[in-house]
Amino acid sequence: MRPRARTTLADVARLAGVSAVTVSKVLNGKGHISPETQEKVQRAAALLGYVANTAARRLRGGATRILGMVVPELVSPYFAELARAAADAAGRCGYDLGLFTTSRDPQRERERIQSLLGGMADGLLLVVPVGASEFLSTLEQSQVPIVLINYFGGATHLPVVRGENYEGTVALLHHLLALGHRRIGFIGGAEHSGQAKERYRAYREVMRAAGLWDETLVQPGDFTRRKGLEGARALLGRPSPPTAIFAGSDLMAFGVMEAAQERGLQVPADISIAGFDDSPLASLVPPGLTTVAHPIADIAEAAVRLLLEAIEGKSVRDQLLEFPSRLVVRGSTAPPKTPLP
Amino acid sequence: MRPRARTTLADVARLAGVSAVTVSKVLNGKGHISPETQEKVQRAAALLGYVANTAARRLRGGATRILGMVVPELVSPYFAELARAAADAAGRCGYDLGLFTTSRDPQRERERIQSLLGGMADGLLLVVPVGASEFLSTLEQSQVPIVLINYFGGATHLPVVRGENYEGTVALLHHLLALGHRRIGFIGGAEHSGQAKERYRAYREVMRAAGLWDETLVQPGDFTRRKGLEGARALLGRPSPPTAIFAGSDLMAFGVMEAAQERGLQVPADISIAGFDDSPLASLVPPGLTTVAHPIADIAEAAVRLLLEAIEGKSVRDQLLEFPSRLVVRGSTAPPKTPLP
DNA sequence: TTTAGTTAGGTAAACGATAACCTAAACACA
DNA sequence: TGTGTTTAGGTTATCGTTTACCTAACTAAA
Repeated sequence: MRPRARTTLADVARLAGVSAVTVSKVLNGKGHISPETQEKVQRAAALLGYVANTAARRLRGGATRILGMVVPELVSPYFAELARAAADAAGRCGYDLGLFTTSRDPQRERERIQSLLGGMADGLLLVVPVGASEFLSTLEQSQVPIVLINYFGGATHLPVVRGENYEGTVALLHHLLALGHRRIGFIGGAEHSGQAKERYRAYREVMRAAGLWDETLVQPGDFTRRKGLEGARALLGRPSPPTAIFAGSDLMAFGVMEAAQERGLQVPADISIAGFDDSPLASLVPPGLTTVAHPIADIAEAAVRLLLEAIEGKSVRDQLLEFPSRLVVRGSTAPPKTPLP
Repeated sequence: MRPRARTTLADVARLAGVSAVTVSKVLNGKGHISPETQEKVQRAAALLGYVANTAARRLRGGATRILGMVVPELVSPYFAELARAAADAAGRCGYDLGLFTTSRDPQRERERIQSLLGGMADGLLLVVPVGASEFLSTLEQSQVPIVLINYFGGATHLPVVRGENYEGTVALLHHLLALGHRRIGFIGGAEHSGQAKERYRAYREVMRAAGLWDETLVQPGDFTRRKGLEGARALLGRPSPPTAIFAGSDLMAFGVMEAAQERGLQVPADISIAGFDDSPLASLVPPGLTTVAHPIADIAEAAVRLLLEAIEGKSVRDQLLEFPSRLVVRGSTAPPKTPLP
């Protein structure tokens, strides 16, 4: 005999001697059901270990109490923290968070999101790349509520929650300039990341304003340690290497530290290094990484709150919440060895 | 006018001038449909941007090509890596991975898993605590395929894929003993973790066999850096502190390093420190952490493979796959200062 | 020509939960 | 006593997809 199928409403109804609809009403607290019947039904449901079928509930248009979240990846501490914070916030409101990572293929990616859309989640938190604007107009028409996280791309009516990048970068660079640095190298972030673009924009403008702009001090990056290492090797191999390097993420900054070590450079005596994100490692790796703290918890919490509001039917159209970032100075930055010219 | 509802099979059918069933057949490559009709249907589906409704498909008993995965948390690099590897493996097989984190409340946890069960996933990868054995017998009866990851609890017929812990710990301790250490402190892992139990078991047996067992050298832990710090403070504050500390996870080992730093101890000159997991940080934090590498990629890949086999109908009952761990010696371990007595 | 098999596609039913509607009884009030 | 209102719970239909089954036409073999 094959394993019995999962308990359904009908099973509970049979055991309790009522109709399936009555069971549904009791379990959802709707309609008028006498206390005795409620009791009976509750008992039967507990006995059978009844749990509502998410697919059926969703199909009928009901809530699944699941929020979907799509992130590019999970290995970088940034997204791991973001996901954790969002899961916490959702949990506090009685929701579960289902996490999906972006697929490399954009076409496939869209199908996945569309599939998630009506699939099972009551709402979606999306960390999307900037290049998706025409896709976003499709999403805007969706009945499933959506909140974009850290979106810096083209105009959209979808609600956006993000952390600030520009001002944080400016503060960091002013810190380096105030220390006396004049040749400040930059290693960029991932190509399609709006945040990376913001950081680069700030770098360029600050350096231009200071009359220090030098395109050869800029290296491409992708937020990984490896790229930080490679970029730093290139920068440090120049005839007149920079006295400070600002990496677009902490992970890349750690790669820069490795490159410094390779060349026998002391941090911060021989070279100052700064990152972005304030990942948990930043305080751990000696001498402590100067970086910009991104308000991950605020972002996640606000995004969940906004999404729940949307699910409850409130209009969140065109809402934009931006949280400030904060300069965190640690041991990896100091005045350059050579005094100012 | 409110936003039009999502495109359904019926919409595509209307546009293509066929029945909904025919559309379904074309899109799933079943039944006998003429090339011309197929062409027509494909075109209509593409035009409308049709994507099947996951809930409906699942309800009907069809596949969603989604695997569910439940992990205790995401912030520790171990689970982040495990999830990434599983998502990769699933992706290569045309499946998506939906990730859920364990809720703190065990009762709620079970409901969640049950809910996921028939809810939407074609199969489930579960990282469960040891104390769940009676719950597992419920899961065994489920029609939805399940694979347990890193399970070391009571007997079950569910397939299990795990990394080896005992031998790896033995190898690590033999390494420390061979260096000349005699007082080796231990900081344990999370209470309900089967892996933590295995590591502790190995520690106890090796130390007993060497005639070095001393219960006061054991500190409780929970895999977090904070607990590593606290445990190490306690151990280093003893009249005769250990010359080496083995922490049940890399994260805790970093906490131990902090504690050493607090007391002005040099690693490895004054104290040897070892961890477990070989997290990405292990090679990064100077002087490099001696640790045991867990075969995360192998585990994830095998678990996904096994789950897909189960989904295809093969029997995986009672299967157990265990992958070996590997000692990784780095700079944090060296002979103790005081020569052997 | 008859029979059997194949091809193309349609119809009906089912998955499980729930919203909308309905019935019947009980109750209140004039 | 008659009329409206509330209460308790059942009936029906529906969400979108897929499986099982059916029909009709065409083809091939006997």
